[in-house]
Amino acid sequence: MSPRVDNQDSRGNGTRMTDDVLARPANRRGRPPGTSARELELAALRLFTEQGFHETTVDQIAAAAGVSRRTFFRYYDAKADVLWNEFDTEVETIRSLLAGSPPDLPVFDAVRRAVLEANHYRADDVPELRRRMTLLSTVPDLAASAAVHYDAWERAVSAFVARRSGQPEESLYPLVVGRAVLAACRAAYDRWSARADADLTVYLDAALRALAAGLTDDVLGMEPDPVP
Amino acid sequence: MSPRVDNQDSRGNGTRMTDDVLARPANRRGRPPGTSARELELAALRLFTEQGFHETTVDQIAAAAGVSRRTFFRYYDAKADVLWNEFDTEVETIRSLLAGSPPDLPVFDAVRRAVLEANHYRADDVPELRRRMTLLSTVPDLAASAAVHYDAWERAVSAFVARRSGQPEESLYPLVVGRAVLAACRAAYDRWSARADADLTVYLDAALRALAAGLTDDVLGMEPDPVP
DNA sequence: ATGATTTTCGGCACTCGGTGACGAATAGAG
DNA sequence: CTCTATTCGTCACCGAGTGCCGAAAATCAT
Repeated sequence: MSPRVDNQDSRGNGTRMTDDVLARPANRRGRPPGTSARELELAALRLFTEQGFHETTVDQIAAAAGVSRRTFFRYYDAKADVLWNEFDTEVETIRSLLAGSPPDLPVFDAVRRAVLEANHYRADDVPELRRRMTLLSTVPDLAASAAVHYDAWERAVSAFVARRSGQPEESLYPLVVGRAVLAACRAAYDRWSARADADLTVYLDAALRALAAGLTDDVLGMEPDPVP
Repeated sequence: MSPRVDNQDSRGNGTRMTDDVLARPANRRGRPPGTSARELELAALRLFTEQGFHETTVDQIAAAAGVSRRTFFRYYDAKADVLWNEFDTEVETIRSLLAGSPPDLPVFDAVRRAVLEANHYRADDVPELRRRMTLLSTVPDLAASAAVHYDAWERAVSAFVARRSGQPEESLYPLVVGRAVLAACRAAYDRWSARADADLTVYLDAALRALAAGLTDDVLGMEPDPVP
Protein backbone atom coordinates (compact mmCIF):
# COMPACT_ATOMS: atom_id res chain seq x y z
CA MET A 1 0.00 0.00 0.00
CA SER A 2 1.21 3.50 -0.78
CA PRO A 3 2.05 6.01 1.96
CA ARG A 4 -1.03 7.78 3.21
CA VAL A 5 -1.29 11.36 4.35
CA ASP A 6 -2.80 12.03 7.74
CA ASN A 7 -6.58 11.91 7.55
CA GLN A 8 -7.13 14.55 10.17
CA ASP A 9 -4.83 16.93 8.36
CA SER A 10 -6.47 16.26 5.03
CA ARG A 11 -9.87 17.06 6.44
CA GLY A 12 -8.78 20.49 7.54
CA ASN A 13 -12.24 21.96 7.70
CA GLY A 14 -13.51 21.21 11.18
CA THR A 15 -17.19 21.49 10.43
CA ARG A 16 -19.25 18.41 9.68
CA MET A 17 -22.97 18.25 9.14
CA THR A 18 -23.27 14.54 9.78
CA ASP A 19 -21.37 12.19 12.03
CA ASP A 20 -19.84 9.16 10.42
CA VAL A 21 -16.97 8.51 12.79
CA LEU A 22 -18.73 6.78 15.63
CA ALA A 23 -21.01 4.91 13.27
CA ARG A 24 -19.21 1.56 13.32
CA PRO A 25 -20.61 -1.68 14.79
CA ALA A 26 -17.10 -2.47 16.04
CA ASN A 27 -17.74 -6.04 14.96
CA ARG A 28 -16.85 -5.39 11.37
CA ARG A 29 -15.02 -8.17 9.61
CA GLY A 30 -12.57 -7.08 6.97
CA ARG A 31 -10.17 -4.21 6.42
CA PRO A 32 -11.53 -0.92 7.80
CA PRO A 33 -12.36 1.86 5.32
CA GLY A 34 -9.54 4.31 4.79
CA THR A 35 -11.94 7.21 4.34
CA SER A 36 -15.66 7.97 4.08
CA ALA A 37 -18.06 9.46 1.58
CA ARG A 38 -18.39 12.49 3.81
CA GLU A 39 -14.64 13.01 3.97
CA LEU A 40 -14.34 12.82 0.20
CA GLU A 41 -17.18 15.30 -0.12
CA LEU A 42 -15.47 17.81 2.17
CA ALA A 43 -12.16 17.44 0.37
CA ALA A 44 -13.88 17.94 -2.97
CA LEU A 45 -15.86 20.92 -1.75
CA ARG A 46 -12.69 22.57 -0.51
CA LEU A 47 -10.76 21.92 -3.72
CA PHE A 48 -13.64 22.97 -5.97
CA THR A 49 -13.99 26.31 -4.19
CA GLU A 50 -10.25 26.88 -4.10
CA GLN A 51 -9.32 26.03 -7.68
CA GLY A 52 -12.55 25.26 -9.54
CA PHE A 53 -14.34 22.06 -10.49
CA HIS A 54 -12.75 21.41 -13.85
CA GLU A 55 -9.31 22.34 -12.59
CA THR A 56 -9.57 19.73 -9.84
CA THR A 57 -8.75 16.16 -10.81
CA VAL A 58 -10.14 13.10 -9.08
CA ASP A 59 -6.59 12.21 -8.12
CA GLN A 60 -6.35 15.40 -6.09
CA ILE A 61 -9.62 14.75 -4.27
CA ALA A 62 -8.61 11.20 -3.47
CA ALA A 63 -5.15 12.27 -2.34
CA ALA A 64 -6.65 14.94 -0.09
CA ALA A 65 -8.68 12.21 1.59
CA GLY A 66 -5.64 9.96 1.80
CA VAL A 67 -6.84 7.40 -0.65
CA SER A 68 -6.26 6.32 -4.23
CA ARG A 69 -8.12 7.38 -7.34
CA ARG A 70 -9.71 3.98 -7.77
CA THR A 71 -11.14 4.13 -4.28
CA PHE A 72 -12.88 7.43 -4.99
CA PHE A 73 -14.90 5.70 -7.68
CA ARG A 74 -15.91 3.03 -5.17
CA TYR A 75 -17.59 5.74 -3.11
CA TYR A 76 -18.99 7.77 -5.99
CA ASP A 77 -19.89 6.75 -9.51
CA ALA A 78 -18.71 10.05 -10.95
CA LYS A 79 -16.71 13.11 -10.04
CA ALA A 80 -19.85 15.27 -10.18
CA ASP A 81 -21.76 13.02 -7.76
CA VAL A 82 -19.65 13.99 -4.78
CA LEU A 83 -21.68 16.99 -3.60
CA TRP A 84 -25.18 15.48 -3.60
CA ASN A 85 -25.23 13.61 -0.30
CA GLU A 86 -27.10 16.23 1.68
CA PHE A 87 -29.63 16.76 -1.08
CA ASP A 88 -30.39 13.06 -1.34
CA THR A 89 -30.98 12.72 2.39
CA GLU A 90 -33.25 15.76 2.20
CA VAL A 91 -35.32 13.95 -0.41
CA GLU A 92 -35.63 11.00 1.95
CA THR A 93 -36.67 13.34 4.74
CA ILE A 94 -39.40 14.84 2.59
CA ARG A 95 -40.57 11.42 1.55
CA SER A 96 -41.01 10.25 5.13
CA LEU A 97 -42.55 13.54 6.25
CA LEU A 98 -45.13 13.20 3.48
CA ALA A 99 -45.82 9.60 4.41
CA GLY A 100 -46.57 10.67 7.98
CA SER A 101 -48.62 13.76 7.21
CA PRO A 102 -52.19 13.93 8.57
CA PRO A 103 -54.76 12.68 6.04
CA ASP A 104 -57.11 15.60 6.55
CA LEU A 105 -54.49 18.16 5.57
CA PRO A 106 -54.95 19.47 2.02
CA VAL A 107 -52.48 17.86 -0.35
CA PHE A 108 -50.53 20.92 -1.31
CA ASP A 109 -50.35 22.20 2.25
CA ALA A 110 -48.84 18.90 3.25
CA VAL A 111 -46.24 19.23 0.51
CA ARG A 112 -45.40 22.79 1.50
CA ARG A 113 -45.02 21.91 5.16
CA ALA A 114 -42.82 18.92 4.40
CA VAL A 115 -40.53 20.97 2.18
CA LEU A 116 -40.19 23.73 4.77
CA GLU A 117 -39.63 21.25 7.56
CA ALA A 118 -36.87 19.53 5.59
CA ASN A 119 -35.08 22.82 4.98
CA HIS A 120 -34.32 23.97 8.51
CA TYR A 121 -30.58 24.08 8.92
CA ARG A 122 -28.37 24.72 11.92
CA ALA A 123 -26.74 28.12 11.63
CA ASP A 124 -23.31 26.49 11.67
CA ASP A 125 -24.17 24.47 8.59
CA VAL A 126 -25.33 27.40 6.48
CA PRO A 127 -21.90 28.47 5.15
CA GLU A 128 -21.13 25.00 3.80
CA LEU A 129 -24.66 24.73 2.40
CA ARG A 130 -24.13 28.00 0.59
CA ARG A 131 -20.80 27.07 -0.93
CA ARG A 132 -22.12 23.72 -2.07
CA MET A 133 -25.30 25.08 -3.61
CA THR A 134 -23.47 27.88 -5.35
CA LEU A 135 -21.19 25.34 -6.98
CA LEU A 136 -24.07 23.05 -7.90
CA SER A 137 -25.97 25.82 -9.65
CA THR A 138 -22.99 27.66 -11.15
CA VAL A 139 -20.65 25.04 -12.57
CA PRO A 140 -22.19 23.60 -15.74
CA ASP A 141 -20.95 20.04 -15.20
CA LEU A 142 -22.34 20.01 -11.67
CA ALA A 143 -25.65 21.54 -12.74
CA ALA A 144 -25.91 18.80 -15.36
CA SER A 145 -25.39 16.13 -12.73
CA ALA A 146 -28.48 17.38 -10.90
CA ALA A 147 -30.94 15.66 -13.22
CA VAL A 148 -31.11 12.28 -11.52
CA HIS A 149 -31.29 13.81 -8.03
CA TYR A 150 -34.02 16.23 -9.04
CA ASP A 151 -35.92 13.32 -10.50
CA ALA A 152 -35.96 11.60 -7.13
CA TRP A 153 -37.33 14.74 -5.46
CA GLU A 154 -40.01 15.14 -8.08
CA ARG A 155 -41.08 11.53 -7.84
CA ALA A 156 -41.30 11.74 -4.06
CA VAL A 157 -43.83 14.55 -4.38
CA SER A 158 -45.61 13.06 -7.40
CA ALA A 159 -46.07 9.74 -5.65
CA PHE A 160 -47.61 11.43 -2.62
CA VAL A 161 -49.97 13.55 -4.70
CA ALA A 162 -51.00 10.53 -6.73
CA ARG A 163 -51.71 8.53 -3.59
CA ARG A 164 -53.72 11.28 -1.96
CA SER A 165 -55.73 12.15 -5.05
CA GLY A 166 -56.34 8.56 -6.04
CA GLN A 167 -54.67 8.83 -9.41
CA PRO A 168 -51.98 6.68 -10.99
CA GLU A 169 -48.53 8.09 -10.43
CA GLU A 170 -47.86 8.58 -14.12
CA SER A 171 -50.94 10.70 -14.77
CA LEU A 172 -50.56 14.33 -15.68
CA TYR A 173 -51.41 16.31 -12.56
CA PRO A 174 -49.21 14.49 -10.07
CA LEU A 175 -46.36 14.88 -12.52
CA VAL A 176 -47.07 18.58 -12.88
CA VAL A 177 -47.18 19.10 -9.13
CA GLY A 178 -43.95 17.19 -8.50
CA ARG A 179 -42.02 19.04 -11.15
CA ALA A 180 -43.53 22.43 -10.39
CA VAL A 181 -42.80 22.16 -6.67
CA LEU A 182 -39.15 21.45 -7.34
CA ALA A 183 -39.08 24.29 -9.85
CA ALA A 184 -40.43 26.73 -7.28
CA CYS A 185 -37.96 25.52 -4.68
CA ARG A 186 -35.07 25.94 -7.06
CA ALA A 187 -36.20 29.48 -7.78
CA ALA A 188 -36.28 30.13 -4.04
CA TYR A 189 -32.80 28.61 -3.66
CA ASP A 190 -31.46 30.85 -6.39
CA ARG A 191 -32.99 33.95 -4.90
CA TRP A 192 -31.62 33.05 -1.49
CA SER A 193 -28.19 32.35 -2.94
CA ALA A 194 -28.08 35.66 -4.76
CA ARG A 195 -28.90 37.73 -1.74
CA ALA A 196 -27.42 36.80 1.59
CA ASP A 197 -30.12 38.27 3.77
CA ALA A 198 -33.21 36.35 4.80
CA ASP A 199 -33.86 32.81 5.86
CA LEU A 200 -34.14 30.19 3.14
CA THR A 201 -37.53 29.00 4.33
CA VAL A 202 -39.03 32.47 3.83
CA TYR A 203 -38.31 32.26 0.12
CA LEU A 204 -39.45 28.66 -0.09
CA ASP A 205 -42.74 29.49 1.59
CA ALA A 206 -43.37 32.45 -0.69
CA ALA A 207 -42.60 30.47 -3.82
CA LEU A 208 -44.81 27.54 -2.85
CA ARG A 209 -47.69 29.78 -1.82
CA ALA A 210 -47.51 31.49 -5.20
CA LEU A 211 -47.72 28.09 -6.86
CA ALA A 212 -50.72 27.13 -4.75
CA ALA A 213 -52.54 30.39 -5.46
CA GLY A 214 -52.00 30.09 -9.20
CA LEU A 215 -49.72 31.99 -11.51
CA THR A 216 -52.19 34.70 -12.42
CA ASP A 217 -51.46 38.40 -12.72
CA ASP A 218 -52.77 38.88 -9.20
CA VAL A 219 -50.02 36.75 -7.79
CA LEU A 220 -47.40 38.08 -10.15
CA GLY A 221 -48.19 41.61 -9.09
CA MET A 222 -47.38 40.95 -5.47
CA GLU A 223 -44.53 42.66 -3.69
CA PRO A 224 -41.29 42.03 -5.59
CA ASP A 225 -39.89 39.79 -2.86
CA PRO A 226 -41.00 38.43 0.47
CA VAL A 227 -40.10 40.57 3.46
CA PRO A 228 -36.90 39.49 5.15
CA MET B 1 -7.41 13.60 -47.11
CA SER B 2 -8.87 10.24 -46.24
CA PRO B 3 -11.46 8.55 -48.45
CA ARG B 4 -14.96 9.73 -47.65
CA VAL B 5 -18.13 7.69 -47.77
CA ASP B 6 -21.01 8.96 -49.85
CA ASN B 7 -22.96 11.59 -47.97
CA GLN B 8 -26.27 10.69 -49.54
CA ASP B 9 -25.87 7.09 -48.54
CA SER B 10 -24.83 7.98 -45.02
CA ARG B 11 -27.87 10.13 -44.50
CA GLY B 12 -30.20 7.26 -45.28
CA ASN B 13 -33.22 8.67 -43.50
CA GLY B 14 -35.03 10.78 -46.05
CA THR B 15 -36.97 12.94 -43.61
CA ARG B 16 -35.63 16.32 -42.58
CA MET B 17 -37.35 18.90 -40.42
CA THR B 18 -35.24 21.79 -41.63
CA ASP B 19 -33.57 22.52 -44.94
CA ASP B 20 -29.87 23.17 -44.89
CA VAL B 21 -28.92 22.13 -48.38
CA LEU B 22 -29.99 25.15 -50.37
CA ALA B 23 -28.88 27.50 -47.61
CA ARG B 24 -25.58 28.58 -49.13
CA PRO B 25 -24.79 32.11 -50.36
CA ALA B 26 -22.95 30.46 -53.26
CA ASN B 27 -20.22 33.04 -52.84
CA ARG B 28 -18.58 31.33 -49.94
CA ARG B 29 -14.84 31.65 -49.82
CA GLY B 30 -13.01 28.61 -48.44
CA ARG B 31 -13.40 24.88 -48.53
CA PRO B 32 -17.06 23.85 -48.41
CA PRO B 33 -18.29 21.98 -45.30
CA GLY B 34 -18.23 18.22 -45.67
CA THR B 35 -21.36 17.83 -43.57
CA SER B 36 -23.81 19.83 -41.46
CA ALA B 37 -25.00 19.98 -37.89
CA ARG B 38 -28.34 18.59 -39.03
CA GLU B 39 -26.71 15.66 -40.79
CA LEU B 40 -24.67 14.78 -37.71
CA GLU B 41 -27.83 14.99 -35.62
CA LEU B 42 -29.69 12.56 -37.88
CA ALA B 43 -26.78 10.14 -37.93
CA ALA B 44 -26.54 10.29 -34.14
CA LEU B 45 -30.27 9.86 -33.68
CA ARG B 46 -30.25 6.78 -35.86
CA LEU B 47 -27.26 5.22 -34.11
CA PHE B 48 -28.54 6.04 -30.63
CA THR B 49 -31.86 4.36 -31.31
CA GLU B 50 -30.25 1.39 -32.98
CA GLN B 51 -27.51 0.58 -30.50
CA GLY B 52 -27.87 2.98 -27.59
CA PHE B 53 -26.19 6.23 -26.59
CA HIS B 54 -23.32 4.84 -24.56
CA GLU B 55 -22.68 2.08 -27.05
CA THR B 56 -22.26 4.62 -29.84
CA THR B 57 -18.87 6.31 -30.15
CA VAL B 58 -18.32 9.73 -31.61
CA ASP B 59 -16.18 8.07 -34.25
CA GLN B 60 -19.22 6.14 -35.46
CA ILE B 61 -21.38 9.24 -35.67
CA ALA B 62 -18.72 11.12 -37.55
CA ALA B 63 -18.08 8.21 -39.89
CA ALA B 64 -21.81 7.89 -40.61
CA ALA B 65 -21.79 11.54 -41.68
CA GLY B 66 -18.65 11.01 -43.76
CA VAL B 67 -16.40 13.09 -41.59
CA SER B 68 -13.69 12.65 -38.99
CA ARG B 69 -14.01 12.56 -35.23
CA ARG B 70 -12.25 15.87 -34.87
CA THR B 71 -14.77 17.54 -37.14
CA PHE B 72 -17.69 16.35 -35.04
CA PHE B 73 -16.37 18.40 -32.14
CA ARG B 74 -16.21 21.47 -34.37
CA TYR B 75 -19.97 21.21 -34.85
CA TYR B 76 -20.85 20.20 -31.28
CA ASP B 77 -19.02 20.78 -28.03
CA ALA B 78 -20.02 17.41 -26.65
CA LYS B 79 -21.48 14.10 -27.74
CA ALA B 80 -24.64 14.78 -25.72
CA ASP B 81 -25.24 18.15 -27.40
CA VAL B 82 -26.12 16.62 -30.74
CA LEU B 83 -29.88 16.23 -30.20
CA TRP B 84 -30.76 19.70 -28.89
CA ASN B 85 -31.00 21.70 -32.12
CA GLU B 86 -34.76 21.60 -32.42
CA PHE B 87 -35.29 22.41 -28.76
CA ASP B 88 -33.03 25.45 -28.95
CA THR B 89 -34.83 26.86 -31.96
CA GLU B 90 -38.12 26.28 -30.13
CA VAL B 91 -36.82 28.43 -27.30
CA GLU B 92 -36.03 31.17 -29.80
CA THR B 93 -39.52 30.83 -31.24
CA ILE B 94 -41.09 31.24 -27.82
CA ARG B 95 -38.88 34.22 -27.09
CA SER B 96 -39.96 36.04 -30.22
CA LEU B 97 -43.62 35.07 -29.79
CA LEU B 98 -43.56 36.53 -26.30
CA ALA B 99 -41.87 39.67 -27.51
CA GLY B 100 -44.66 40.19 -30.03
CA SER B 101 -47.60 39.32 -27.82
CA PRO B 102 -50.33 41.96 -27.30
CA PRO B 103 -49.70 44.09 -24.19
CA ASP B 104 -53.28 43.79 -22.96
CA LEU B 105 -53.16 40.00 -22.79
CA PRO B 106 -52.68 38.69 -19.24
CA VAL B 107 -49.10 37.60 -18.67
CA PHE B 108 -49.69 33.94 -18.10
CA ASP B 109 -52.13 33.67 -21.00
CA ALA B 110 -49.45 35.09 -23.22
CA VAL B 111 -46.98 32.50 -21.98
CA ARG B 112 -49.43 29.66 -22.51
CA ARG B 113 -50.28 30.77 -26.03
CA ALA B 114 -46.64 31.16 -26.96
CA VAL B 115 -45.77 27.70 -25.69
CA LEU B 116 -48.68 26.09 -27.52
CA GLU B 117 -47.93 27.99 -30.70
CA ALA B 118 -44.30 26.86 -30.62
CA ASN B 119 -45.31 23.22 -30.24
CA HIS B 120 -47.31 22.65 -33.40
CA TYR B 121 -45.49 20.09 -35.47
CA ARG B 122 -46.08 18.75 -38.93
CA ALA B 123 -47.40 15.21 -38.78
CA ASP B 124 -44.37 13.97 -40.70
CA ASP B 125 -42.05 15.33 -38.04
CA VAL B 126 -43.76 13.67 -35.08
CA PRO B 127 -41.98 10.29 -35.31
CA GLU B 128 -38.54 11.87 -35.20
CA LEU B 129 -39.67 14.20 -32.43
CA ARG B 130 -40.84 11.20 -30.44
CA ARG B 131 -37.63 9.24 -30.85
CA ARG B 132 -35.51 12.22 -29.95
CA MET B 133 -37.51 13.17 -26.87
CA THR B 134 -37.64 9.61 -25.64
CA LEU B 135 -33.87 9.45 -25.80
CA LEU B 136 -33.44 12.83 -24.14
CA SER B 137 -35.60 11.88 -21.19
CA THR B 138 -34.56 8.23 -20.90
CA VAL B 139 -30.79 8.11 -21.28
CA PRO B 140 -29.18 9.52 -18.13
CA ASP B 141 -26.27 11.22 -19.89
CA LEU B 142 -28.64 12.94 -22.29
CA ALA B 143 -31.04 13.95 -19.55
CA ALA B 144 -28.10 15.48 -17.72
CA SER B 145 -27.14 17.50 -20.77
CA ALA B 146 -30.56 19.16 -20.68
CA ALA B 147 -29.68 21.58 -17.91
CA VAL B 148 -28.21 24.38 -19.99
CA HIS B 149 -30.96 24.17 -22.60
CA TYR B 150 -33.70 24.17 -19.98
CA ASP B 151 -32.07 27.22 -18.43
CA ALA B 152 -32.45 29.11 -21.68
CA TRP B 153 -36.16 28.22 -21.85
CA GLU B 154 -36.72 29.28 -18.26
CA ARG B 155 -34.91 32.56 -18.71
CA ALA B 156 -36.93 33.34 -21.84
CA VAL B 157 -40.14 33.08 -19.82
CA SER B 158 -38.72 34.73 -16.71
CA ALA B 159 -37.48 37.70 -18.67
CA PHE B 160 -40.89 38.22 -20.26
CA VAL B 161 -42.72 37.95 -16.93
CA ALA B 162 -40.27 40.35 -15.31
CA ARG B 163 -40.71 42.87 -18.12
CA ARG B 164 -44.50 42.69 -18.04
CA SER B 165 -44.80 42.84 -14.28
CA GLY B 166 -42.21 45.56 -13.86
CA GLN B 167 -39.92 43.53 -11.67
CA PRO B 168 -36.20 42.83 -11.96
CA GLU B 169 -35.50 39.57 -13.78
CA GLU B 170 -33.78 38.02 -10.78
CA SER B 171 -36.65 38.53 -8.37
CA LEU B 172 -38.54 35.59 -7.01
CA TYR B 173 -41.82 35.44 -8.91
CA PRO B 174 -40.47 35.70 -12.45
CA LEU B 175 -38.03 32.94 -11.56
CA VAL B 176 -40.83 30.80 -10.17
CA VAL B 177 -42.97 31.29 -13.26
CA GLY B 178 -40.14 30.50 -15.67
CA ARG B 179 -39.14 27.34 -13.90
CA ALA B 180 -42.68 26.20 -13.16
CA VAL B 181 -43.77 26.64 -16.77
CA LEU B 182 -40.95 24.48 -18.01
CA ALA B 183 -41.72 21.95 -15.28
CA ALA B 184 -45.34 21.72 -16.39
CA CYS B 185 -44.34 21.38 -20.02
CA ARG B 186 -41.93 18.60 -19.20
CA ALA B 187 -44.66 16.78 -17.34
CA ALA B 188 -46.88 17.15 -20.40
CA TYR B 189 -44.08 15.89 -22.64
CA ASP B 190 -43.61 12.83 -20.44
CA ARG B 191 -47.30 12.05 -20.40
CA TRP B 192 -47.48 12.44 -24.15
CA SER B 193 -44.43 10.25 -24.63
CA ALA B 194 -45.82 7.51 -22.43
CA ARG B 195 -49.10 7.29 -24.25
CA ALA B 196 -49.17 7.59 -27.98
CA ASP B 197 -52.70 8.87 -28.33
CA ALA B 198 -53.54 12.55 -28.19
CA ASP B 199 -51.93 15.67 -29.53
CA LEU B 200 -49.03 17.10 -27.58
CA THR B 201 -50.65 20.51 -27.28
CA VAL B 202 -53.65 19.03 -25.48
CA TYR B 203 -51.40 17.93 -22.63
CA LEU B 204 -49.44 21.17 -22.66
CA ASP B 205 -52.62 23.20 -22.44
CA ALA B 206 -53.98 21.12 -19.56
CA ALA B 207 -50.74 21.32 -17.60
CA LEU B 208 -50.39 25.08 -18.04
CA ARG B 209 -54.02 25.73 -17.14
CA ALA B 210 -53.56 23.74 -13.95
CA LEU B 211 -50.55 25.90 -13.12
CA ALA B 212 -52.52 29.06 -13.76
CA ALA B 213 -55.46 27.92 -11.65
CA GLY B 214 -53.26 26.97 -8.73
CA LEU B 215 -52.23 23.59 -7.40
CA THR B 216 -55.07 23.25 -4.93
CA ASP B 217 -57.09 20.13 -4.26
CA ASP B 218 -59.77 21.42 -6.60
CA VAL B 219 -57.37 21.29 -9.50
CA LEU B 220 -55.78 18.07 -8.40
CA GLY B 221 -59.18 16.42 -8.23
CA MET B 222 -59.88 17.04 -11.88
CA GLU B 223 -60.28 14.24 -14.36
CA PRO B 224 -57.16 12.06 -14.36
CA ASP B 225 -56.11 13.19 -17.81
CA PRO B 226 -57.30 15.60 -20.46
CA VAL B 227 -59.67 14.11 -23.01
CA PRO B 228 -57.92 13.07 -26.19
C1' DA C 1 -3.68 29.66 -65.64
C1' DT C 2 -1.18 30.77 -61.48
C1' DG C 3 -0.73 32.34 -56.93
C1' DA C 4 -2.75 34.37 -52.68
C1' DT C 5 -6.41 34.01 -49.44
C1' DT C 6 -9.92 31.85 -46.80
C1' DT C 7 -12.32 28.18 -44.66
C1' DT C 8 -12.86 23.46 -43.40
C1' DC C 9 -10.90 19.15 -42.50
C1' DG C 10 -7.71 15.10 -40.69
C1' DG C 11 -4.20 13.36 -38.00
C1' DC C 12 -1.57 13.38 -33.96
C1' DA C 13 -0.64 13.69 -29.28
C1' DC C 14 -2.23 14.47 -24.90
C1' DT C 15 -5.15 14.78 -20.43
C1' DC C 16 -8.71 13.13 -17.74
C1' DG C 17 -12.96 10.53 -16.41
C1' DG C 18 -14.53 6.00 -15.74
C1' DT C 19 -14.20 0.60 -15.58
C1' DG C 20 -12.72 -4.27 -15.09
C1' DA C 21 -9.48 -7.54 -13.17
C1' DC C 22 -6.52 -9.11 -9.70
C1' DG C 23 -3.65 -9.43 -5.93
C1' DA C 24 -2.28 -7.23 -1.45
C1' DA C 25 -3.50 -5.30 3.02
C1' DT C 26 -6.06 -5.49 7.33
C1' DA C 27 -9.36 -6.75 10.30
C1' DG C 28 -12.20 -10.52 13.19
C1' DA C 29 -13.46 -15.52 13.94
C1' DG C 30 -12.16 -20.30 14.68
C1' DC D 1 -1.96 -19.56 13.05
C1' DT D 2 -5.33 -20.13 9.58
C1' DC D 3 -9.55 -18.92 7.33
C1' DT D 4 -12.56 -15.50 5.64
C1' DA D 5 -14.52 -11.07 4.72
C1' DT D 6 -13.83 -6.35 3.30
C1' DT D 7 -11.34 -2.56 1.57
C1' DC D 8 -7.65 -0.91 -0.93
C1' DG D 9 -3.93 -0.03 -4.71
C1' DT D 10 -1.97 -0.97 -9.15
C1' DC D 11 -2.35 -1.80 -13.80
C1' DA D 12 -4.38 -1.79 -18.21
C1' DC D 13 -7.66 -0.13 -21.02
C1' DC D 14 -11.43 2.74 -23.57
C1' DG D 15 -13.65 6.86 -24.91
C1' DA D 16 -14.61 11.92 -24.46
C1' DG D 17 -12.70 16.26 -25.28
C1' DT D 18 -8.76 19.69 -26.72
C1' DG D 19 -4.71 22.13 -28.79
C1' DC D 20 -1.76 22.21 -32.67
C1' DC D 21 -0.53 22.13 -37.33
C1' DG D 22 -0.36 21.11 -41.98
C1' DA D 23 -3.29 19.64 -45.99
C1' DA D 24 -7.39 20.09 -48.87
C1' DA D 25 -10.66 22.73 -51.46
C1' DA D 26 -12.90 26.56 -52.63
C1' DT D 27 -12.91 31.87 -54.27
C1' DC D 28 -10.54 36.10 -55.63
C1' DA D 29 -6.95 38.80 -57.74
C1' DT D 30 -3.45 39.26 -61.27
